Amino acid sequence: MAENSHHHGDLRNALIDSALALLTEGGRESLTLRRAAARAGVSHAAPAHHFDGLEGLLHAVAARGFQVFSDLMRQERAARPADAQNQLLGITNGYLRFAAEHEALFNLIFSEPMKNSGDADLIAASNEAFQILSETCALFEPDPAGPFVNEIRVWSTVHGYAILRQFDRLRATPDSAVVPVDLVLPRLVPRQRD
Amino acid sequence: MAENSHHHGDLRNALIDSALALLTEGGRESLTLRRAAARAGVSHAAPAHHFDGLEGLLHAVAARGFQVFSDLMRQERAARPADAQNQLLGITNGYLRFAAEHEALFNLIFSEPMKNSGDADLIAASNEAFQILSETCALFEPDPAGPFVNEIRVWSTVHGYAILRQFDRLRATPDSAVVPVDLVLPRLVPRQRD
DNA sequence: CGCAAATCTTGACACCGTCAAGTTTTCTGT
DNA sequence: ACAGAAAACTTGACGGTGTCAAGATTTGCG
Repeated sequence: MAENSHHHGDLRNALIDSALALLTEGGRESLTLRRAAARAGVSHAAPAHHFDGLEGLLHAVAARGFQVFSDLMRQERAARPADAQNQLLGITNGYLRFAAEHEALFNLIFSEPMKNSGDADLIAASNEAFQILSETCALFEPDPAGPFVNEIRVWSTVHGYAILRQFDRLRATPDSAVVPVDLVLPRLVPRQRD
Repeated sequence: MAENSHHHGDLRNALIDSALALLTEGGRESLTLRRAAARAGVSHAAPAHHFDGLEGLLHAVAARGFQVFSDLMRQERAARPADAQNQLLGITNGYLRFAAEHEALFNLIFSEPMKNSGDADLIAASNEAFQILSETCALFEPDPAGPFVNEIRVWSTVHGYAILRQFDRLRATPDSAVVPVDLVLPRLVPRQRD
């Protein structure tokens, strides 16, 4: 039995949980190796045995973040009718909910240190999220210019929209209404069912 | 004459220059108050008299960044024919050149600490850049859904495109070609000249 | 010319990530 | 079952960071 100081049990996941809590409460700048360790009830050097420094912890948190991201998109998609237009709207709604309700996490997973990470878990989680959007785009006729164009058009648009919303740039004047996503998304043609 | 240690002359701008150089050379994480001070040949506490801490310096650097941003968009726009389609392509090209050639600066101006900054210079520089895109969108017929919709569609798309490119997500497979912006941008109808 | 304000320096503090070395627990092989 | 290796965690130290307080120097103004 692990009664005393050594051998926590599942410290790795406990540290990720602590890090996620810190991120949610105080944003990226308040997420610190030492703070995550302290919150997990462990010494400041303990995380080094489970992550490759701070960056390693951030990668693990980001991988977890992508899972939340995927879950939200799937959840919103499942809650709508099966036609292409509604399914796509579900995906974008999940995308935007994640950006709004997990802002710090959203900013983290698309931040500088996540590029070319090499972290296998992070890459897998990232690919999974991207595939969800991709398979939903497959409900539409492929763009004449190529098979991958629909994905990129939708994805670019909704991602840019999320960022612009963070900067409150989605209205003409401070008192006007926010332009809804529906009006911004490209209009794709649903695939013919024969 | 300022021969000796006190009174640099124009330390504020010198610090911004140093900060920009550090940012270009080593990314955001290598931009430090103390390093910027050292590069400007000044003590570590000197910046406090010109900026409100590190965040204040970042705001000033971001304001400078938005000016470079605006210059690039205007430059690319001026180098093209006067028709709406080409002018817009110039803008987006300037946008994407800035994202590629000043990557760290691009990431900085759209990063967390820049939201609701309250810094007057930063807000002004930001508005200026946004107006350049806006006035170019005015060459097209306004979207039936509202006067501001074109701007947001173009802007969301090109911004998302820039981010996706940073993560190398603009191709279906590692060996396939990058999907060009032209195919991704919404197709607007040029305004009728009577 | 004198003095207040602005500018910069020096020094200190707490916090940070990381490394080295030591201690405790678990695992493994026989 | 038990010794020794490996893994997990602690303690302590180091240099670097942002920030504050206090002092020194320069500028500018009345």
